[in-house]
Amino acid sequence: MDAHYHPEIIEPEAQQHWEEKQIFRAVEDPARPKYYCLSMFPYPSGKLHMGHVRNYTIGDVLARYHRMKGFNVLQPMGWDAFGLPAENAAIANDVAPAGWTYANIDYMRGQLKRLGLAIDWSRELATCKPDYYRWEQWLFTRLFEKGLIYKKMATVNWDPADCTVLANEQVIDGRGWRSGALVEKRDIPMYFFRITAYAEELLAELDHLPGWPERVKTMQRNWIGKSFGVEIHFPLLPSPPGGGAGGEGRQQGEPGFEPPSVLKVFTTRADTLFGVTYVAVAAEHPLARQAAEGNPELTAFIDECKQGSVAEADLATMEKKGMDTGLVVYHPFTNEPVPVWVANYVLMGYGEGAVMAVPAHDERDFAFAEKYGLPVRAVIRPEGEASGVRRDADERDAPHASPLTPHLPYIEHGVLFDSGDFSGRTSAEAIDAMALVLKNLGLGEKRTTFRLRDWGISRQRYWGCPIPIIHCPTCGDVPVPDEQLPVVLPEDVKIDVGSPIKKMPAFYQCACPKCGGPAERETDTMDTFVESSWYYARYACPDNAGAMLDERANYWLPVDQYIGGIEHAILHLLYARFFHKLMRDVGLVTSNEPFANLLTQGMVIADTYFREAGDGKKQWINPADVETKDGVAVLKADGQPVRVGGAEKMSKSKNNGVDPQALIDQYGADTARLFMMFAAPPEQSLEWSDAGVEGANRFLRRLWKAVYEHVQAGIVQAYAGGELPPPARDFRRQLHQTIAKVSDDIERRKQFNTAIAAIMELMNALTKLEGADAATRSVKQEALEAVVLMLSPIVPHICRTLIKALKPGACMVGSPWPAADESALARDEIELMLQVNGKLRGKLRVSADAAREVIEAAALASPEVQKFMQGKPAKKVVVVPGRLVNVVV
RNA sequence: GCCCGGAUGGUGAAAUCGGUAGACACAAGGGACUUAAAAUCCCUCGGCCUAUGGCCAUGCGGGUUCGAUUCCCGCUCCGGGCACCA
Repeated sequence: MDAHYHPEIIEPEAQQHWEEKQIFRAVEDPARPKYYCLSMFPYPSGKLHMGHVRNYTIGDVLARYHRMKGFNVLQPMGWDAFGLPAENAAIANDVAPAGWTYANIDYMRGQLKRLGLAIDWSRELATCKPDYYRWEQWLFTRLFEKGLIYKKMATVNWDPADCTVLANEQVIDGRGWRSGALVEKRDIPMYFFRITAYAEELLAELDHLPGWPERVKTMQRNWIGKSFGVEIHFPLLPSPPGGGAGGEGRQQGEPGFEPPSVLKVFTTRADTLFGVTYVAVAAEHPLARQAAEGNPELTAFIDECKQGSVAEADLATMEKKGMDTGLVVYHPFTNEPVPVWVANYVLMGYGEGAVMAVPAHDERDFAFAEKYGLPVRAVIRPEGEASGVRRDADERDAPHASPLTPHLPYIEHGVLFDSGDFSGRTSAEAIDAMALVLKNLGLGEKRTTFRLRDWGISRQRYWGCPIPIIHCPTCGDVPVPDEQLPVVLPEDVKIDVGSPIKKMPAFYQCACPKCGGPAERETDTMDTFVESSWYYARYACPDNAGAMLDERANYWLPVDQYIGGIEHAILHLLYARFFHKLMRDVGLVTSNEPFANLLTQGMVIADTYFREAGDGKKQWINPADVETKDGVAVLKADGQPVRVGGAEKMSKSKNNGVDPQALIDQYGADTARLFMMFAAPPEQSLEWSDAGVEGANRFLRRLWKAVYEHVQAGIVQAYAGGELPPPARDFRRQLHQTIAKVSDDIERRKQFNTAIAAIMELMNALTKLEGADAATRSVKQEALEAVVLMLSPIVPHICRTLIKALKPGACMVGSPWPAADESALARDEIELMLQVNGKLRGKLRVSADAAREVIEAAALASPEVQKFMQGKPAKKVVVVPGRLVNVVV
């Protein structure tokens, strides 16, 4: 054994050994419990960043720990290889997206191997390879035939200068990122996955995922957004005298030409129906179009509504604008006319594209009514409040919000007033009663709705999985037959504005599989979320050329531990859950959910820096190229200041990813892994700083030295029983407490930082433990063996060398996890905290089995307590066993 | 704007079920060793005061409790997501 720690020698040695002996190759074995440990696969952006190191180290620690616990472990790796950045890089560097992607994969694979991860590389996959995406196309055609995929119009961001569709990320302040042109909304046909058909199950199954973080389940529940409400129809014509619903009996025209006889809205607050003072429709609503005919002002307003991006955050934060259409609809109960407004905040894609507005009881409606001078009519008061208070003449039917109505808008549930026969009922009662009456009138009914929308997967981009559909002028949309799959994406292309396959007749010209006539292939590609929705299953059988999945998938699935960034809490994780159910329902898997346990790692964030180019565009500068001089951030290259954009998650688009390579080159993979795990608990977000790396490296050197010195003095049998000198006995108690704590920290709490801290404490105690007698040395041997094994999932390379030195012939990856010896944990005496009125005043040593009365008496008699009682009698004495005594005076 | 998180010394953090606030580290300061440097080892290290003691202190303001970093209510700031970044 070398006297000094040389990671540059032992790390490549260990990695070469693991690779040559195929140590981490996973083989199905029904005789052993399996543990499928999966970290979210990376997008091959070019280089690893610290977020990857964190993600894959966490996964590796858990995989190696479970291997030591006797599980048959699978830890695979692959590449989420399709996506937008490859096209951007292709334009910037004049290369093909495929070549750029494969080069990045090669480089990043090398970086991952350099981290020493216990991965079964034989299962590696890349989503941009035809042997992967052909099965995605295969499943697509099945789902298309089952009606779970359909085509409809959808709104996208349109750059009128470049004539391209833009991703939300490519819209900056309402303008296209390249052209700078004002972005417009445009409707185009797209394919949709009918995820709403699974909304109920996706919601209900969240209650059966105890291994998922509560916050992720909450986010998904809110995203699915099941709500119970009422669909209400506002007749377009007043109901005739004597009752009956307006519009009934009128002839329905062809949809799209004749306006409907009622305006439908959906509301969760039907109880506020008597407070409606206007209804608002989306700019694309047929009523709005009808009103705009011959009304240039309204036409101009509707056109204005078309500007801007489709991103919900933009829609929600933009200024609320509206215009009166001049049309009215009639209140289903009072038959009063209600004005119809067009409003930019109402979206055609949600519900019916129309909302009833109750300014008195809704924040947004209230702001809108104030802005445009619309009436505010209060109809709900807090429960338990005297009705007279809200029924003052001043406040009832207040034409506007005013100092007289300071409580408005009142958005809580309550009791109705000024609501006809419904007055006096609670909100909940009124909703049921109103729904019943509306149903009898034929003007509405109770409805359950979901916020979740169907998943549009068409992308007008090149670098993605081709949608396997052929458009035939006579047969319509025909799925590509199995024997013609895969539809291969041509890789040797040149990229400029727009997708090259849309200009490639050799790609899109084809024969209709049904009638044989000339037809055209779909040139849109799929959303890259589709690939990442089922890769976890394909890892079970990546080599199967004849089927998407086979029985091996049911051996490994569900994933026992999934690890990835919290930023994926909703979209990716929901789509993957949905896909699992799709695959179940076509008979590919037997489980209901893909991921039994989920660990959402906090993001590694870093400062962003930029300079503005002449045209106002931001050029993002990597933090590695920036230094601080006299408190000012400057570019190292030219010493000139750069602008600070705040800390954000490491990403390619903000160029703030910190490459771990320099760290690994300088200190080795073990130091990088140890530091990353020690810096913070995994779920917490972490602002990157390498302050402290030195400390992690110092600990490994100390560990090496401790083992070296012990081995130099001669290795012995680890302690196996017998008398111990008191210091060795106390130390051994700490050792077994530490084993219990570290096991719990890794397995249950997944708090690697405290596990490492406990081992550091133990090592500090070991250094201080004196005595060269045989008994003490056997305890030291026991402790060093345990420490090295406990650290081996975190820092495997150094531990592999150290365990060989401590136990010649030992194999690290084959060694079992150390077990805590219960008998070593026993204590004779314990220390209790003494409090007077909740303040710490002293400490008390008592025997471990002391009775409550004995403890109480000892506490009251202690000088510290006496001093603070100042002769007053004790009102109460609280004894918390094993912890403290609190005397209340 | 809506949904979900977070905030503790100079810094990263710990306190696991309401019971010793600051474990373990980093940085800093002091010392030992050395011709010197590096490395290593030892000590100090939340603030204040009338200092062997005491008071204050876990983003801010309230509340519950014998006792609150932890629970409740109301804020502020920071991060993530918002359906075409992945």
